[in-house]
Amino acid sequence: MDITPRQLEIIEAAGKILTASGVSGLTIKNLAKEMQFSESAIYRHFKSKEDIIIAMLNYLADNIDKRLANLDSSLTPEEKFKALFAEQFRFFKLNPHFVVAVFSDGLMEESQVINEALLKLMNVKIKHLMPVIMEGQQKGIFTNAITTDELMHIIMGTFKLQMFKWRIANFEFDIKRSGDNMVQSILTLIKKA
Amino acid sequence: MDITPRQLEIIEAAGKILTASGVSGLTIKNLAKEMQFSESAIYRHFKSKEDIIIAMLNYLADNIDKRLANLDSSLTPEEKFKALFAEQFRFFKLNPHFVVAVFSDGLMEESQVINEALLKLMNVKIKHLMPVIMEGQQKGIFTNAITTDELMHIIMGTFKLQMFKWRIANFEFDIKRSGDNMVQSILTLIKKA
DNA sequence: GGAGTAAGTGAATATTTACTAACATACTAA
DNA sequence: TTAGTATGTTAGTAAATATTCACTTACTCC
Repeated sequence: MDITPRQLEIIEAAGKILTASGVSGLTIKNLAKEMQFSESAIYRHFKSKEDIIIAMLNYLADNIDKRLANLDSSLTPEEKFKALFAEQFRFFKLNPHFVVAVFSDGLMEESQVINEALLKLMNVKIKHLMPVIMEGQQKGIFTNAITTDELMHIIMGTFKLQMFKWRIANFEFDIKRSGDNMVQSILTLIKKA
Repeated sequence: MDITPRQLEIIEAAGKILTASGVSGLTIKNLAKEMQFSESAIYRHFKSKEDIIIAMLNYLADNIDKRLANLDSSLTPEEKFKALFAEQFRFFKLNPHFVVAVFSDGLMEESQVINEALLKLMNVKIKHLMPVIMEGQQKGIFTNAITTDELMHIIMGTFKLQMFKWRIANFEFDIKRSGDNMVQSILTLIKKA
């Protein structure tokens, strides 16, 4: 499960290519060019193209998991909610070349194993967000008019669309600002009157 | 811009393949097999693969536009909101093989022209939903705590995610029921207390 | 100094891709 | 009847694909 520095370089190159030219552009040839090496050199570090994608998704899942794990637990649900998304937007602003991999679903159906890795990635986020929402509802800060699952769905959908829009705008607007704005809108909506 | 019956058959076959095997499965060979004729016969009806995808997206855009255009204008915003989504869910329940094409973004970045067709399709939906939301806000039925654009974003994101979930569940749950549920959740959230 | 290894190369592989050319047949209109 | 058009076929094409091969370097460790 551990990753060598060279493997990480390749993963980042793959992310860049995905962003620049989409799924169809992610070929071994392009990857080798980006790495400034021959195509066969890739196979010194990964045994297949699928392996590269899987490694990328797993790396991202680990990464997100770690980053979201150290949220100050003394915060209020509303503050946690904000902090959680702020952390997400901060990461992707720093590493926009991973947005396509995570949010575009473009990798879906490339292979069964990739599908599973993608779903796992999705679940990591749910794992962290869910308890925040529940706590907020229990404390009567967030609305109880709809269920936790329904709230989760609305929040996740809104977030996913936000990242999608950023990507098709070629990352040209400030995701931190419009992300914070989005978070504020949602909070306004789900907070108890 | 008009489409022959045979072209429509091909478009539907393409939708089926997209659903069954994803973007990478949509090849001329598979398309010909699905149509039960030779690969070259495809080129009697479309001049390129890209043309097929574009035709499919345009057909869908036209279709949605027409279906949403005859909404009874005497309805209340809330009723219109419900009717609009009900119509969408009804259509896709009848034609699930178009879900992948419309909601998965998998076609994104295949080509510039396809990108534009996809965005056009997205805008058709916005065109119809936007005035409903605005009317509801003006009449004080929907909340004015956040802007129309912010509301639109949340609704679109939630809807998109709903369709995405349906697809990765292999269309095995009742989209009408869970869609109605989703609409109800959103309405609860955006209605003025 | 020699053995082992990590990381590179260039050439070749079989397969798949979108697309084309040449030819066949049936229906339709003059 | 005959010319044209629509729609199909078989048999190709060149380019791109992921992967493998035998081989070279360069570095480390005993």
